[in-house]
Amino acid sequence: MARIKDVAKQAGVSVASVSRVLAGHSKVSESIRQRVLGAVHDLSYRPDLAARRLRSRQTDTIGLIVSDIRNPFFTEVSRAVEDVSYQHHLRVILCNTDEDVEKENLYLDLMRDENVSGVILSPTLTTLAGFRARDYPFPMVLVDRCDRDTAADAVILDNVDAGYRLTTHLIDNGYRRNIFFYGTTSATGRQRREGYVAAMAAHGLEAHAEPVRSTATAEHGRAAAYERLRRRPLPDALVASSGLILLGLTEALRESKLRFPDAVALAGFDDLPWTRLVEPGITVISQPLYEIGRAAIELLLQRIAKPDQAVRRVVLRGELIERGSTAKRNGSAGVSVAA
Amino acid sequence: MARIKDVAKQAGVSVASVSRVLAGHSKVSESIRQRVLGAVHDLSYRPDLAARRLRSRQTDTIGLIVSDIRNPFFTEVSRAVEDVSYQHHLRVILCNTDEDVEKENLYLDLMRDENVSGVILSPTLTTLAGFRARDYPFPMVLVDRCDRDTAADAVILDNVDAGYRLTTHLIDNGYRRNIFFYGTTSATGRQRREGYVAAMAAHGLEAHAEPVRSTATAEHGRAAAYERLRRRPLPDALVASSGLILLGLTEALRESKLRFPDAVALAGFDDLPWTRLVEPGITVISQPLYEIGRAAIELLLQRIAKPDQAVRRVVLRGELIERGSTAKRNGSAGVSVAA
DNA sequence: TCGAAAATTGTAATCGTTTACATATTTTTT
DNA sequence: AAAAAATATGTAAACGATTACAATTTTCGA
Repeated sequence: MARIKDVAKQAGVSVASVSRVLAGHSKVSESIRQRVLGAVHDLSYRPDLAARRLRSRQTDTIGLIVSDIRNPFFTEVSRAVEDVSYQHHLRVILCNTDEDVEKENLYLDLMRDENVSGVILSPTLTTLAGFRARDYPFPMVLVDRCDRDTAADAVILDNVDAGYRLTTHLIDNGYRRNIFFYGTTSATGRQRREGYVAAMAAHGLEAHAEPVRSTATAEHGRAAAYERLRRRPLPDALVASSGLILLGLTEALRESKLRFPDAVALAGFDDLPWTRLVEPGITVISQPLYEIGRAAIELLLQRIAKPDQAVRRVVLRGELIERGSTAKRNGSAGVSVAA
Repeated sequence: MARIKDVAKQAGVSVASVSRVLAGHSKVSESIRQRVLGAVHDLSYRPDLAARRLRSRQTDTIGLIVSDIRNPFFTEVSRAVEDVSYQHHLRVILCNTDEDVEKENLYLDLMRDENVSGVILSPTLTTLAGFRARDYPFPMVLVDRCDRDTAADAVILDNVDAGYRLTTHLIDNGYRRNIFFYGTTSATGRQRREGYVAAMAAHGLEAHAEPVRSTATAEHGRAAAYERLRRRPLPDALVASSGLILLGLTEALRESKLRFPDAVALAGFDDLPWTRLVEPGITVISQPLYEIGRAAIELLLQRIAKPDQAVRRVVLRGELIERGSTAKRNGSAGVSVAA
């Protein structure tokens, strides 16, 4: 393995010159540049990153900490993060927390130990409470989850608005007894529920929000919905606060032999491929997933460049995609379909 | 920030002793151990990873190089890899190649520069040709893609067998004019096609395999299928060589207003949640995705421990999950439904 | 043409660990 | 009880870059 001193010797210059040529930021005469580049090529020299990092205190590495990469939301976000990171010659360390605060803290400690350039975090509820990016020794951007008063750069959906619009759409189409299944492990579910509650109240309807313990798996959503669907009267509509819960609700309806929208309507979040394929299509709020990830990494890059600039927030608006699962009821509004 | 020398001073011992206590492998008297641990705690000392790596030449980092993390196959595999890595105190660097050999090479170079402990790679066709793990300066395990004569540890499905069984199932159920849509960008699609061709031949049927350029997106599968579905006579069944292509085929059928299995049957790979939900359910070969990822990282850990042991291969068997999309035809076998 | 300022290049210190080796201590063997 | 072996601890030399500073050369104004 060639070292910088070998390159220097081969090129007949000092190691400092080699370093300067490779760094590219300071002035070096063209003749030295050529000789160094030649030597680098001849010896197939590649700088040792560990040494470089020790001395320069820079790692060109970012951490991506999410609850579960299998959640389609994070899958897409992570892809965007990796894309932009690649373009900027940054490596991405992937971390799954499973909504476990301890695991999350271990990973945040790791980020400090790794001396990463920055972190993109989707925090647990516990960590989000009183969260201040300043408390950490590295730049950090939140994604998907963030409260109004959180002191950190963040990229989120306008969740309250989205919940409100989705619910209003249901009410407008004649569904009144709507049940909202929301994940309790993240701020997102709660905010969307808030919008749901507001929309129901605005129409003088009683809100029924069902907490779903884990957002990480569709199974909990399925179980909760299945339980509810055994009781009578049946609700008019089931609403999910996330793509995974929506999957669970869909499974529960299937399992209960209930067709939507005839027996019970269905709506939720995230325009995943299958929501279009399941007949007659499921109405959803579509989030610009890739955009969210891209905005997050770009916010992070800006924060890295200017550590002291004011906190910024990107709030994106979800798009309501109407499909058959919430088709307009032909009966008069307010009439329940239940036996 | 406390350094190891600060800890040494505080504990009244040498830096070597501090290092030894923290490393834990060599003998240290209990009294020194206690004092060091106390000092470490008092100063909240955390060792500098860059320095440690420079000196020890170990990074405790692995690289995961896949074509696209959004491909559900890799999503699940990566989750398993991350899980096991976490348990072994290893970090995971995530890399997407988009089947681009240049990008793949850049990432493989990066792995060398990072001096990673090992790499899990899902190689492009180009890289797989004549691939030898020995040619790389780090341990490496292949996943999903591997030829019979590839000189590398690998975890794969028995693709030929899976293609054969899936096709045989169709034939047994009365579908004879079966078209196989396979991804050309990976070895996997070709191997599954091989099984398909063999099964067709075994029943004296003519094989019709349609190459789909990119496996990374369902869109290509949709386009290819849509094109075919406009021609007459219609095929008896459409078969996809991957989960993403299957998604595309399903969309094409929907778009063409063709119901399965009545108009055209449908089958493919990967038991993804939606294959169960799309009525009347899609027949698939299920791969043990998480298991594949776990086997890969475990093979890698073993390879890291014993760099010179013989090449090993884990070949898993896919499970045929029969659903409505390939329901037995009631007419006599061989009769086409086409006009 | 000379001297000061600017630009280029080299020397050597430095980043914070691990670890080979030397030294001091304890234990075992005879 | 002395010699030998084993064990514990410390000292200092790596690891391989970057970069402050010194030294040298070039540029340029008067």
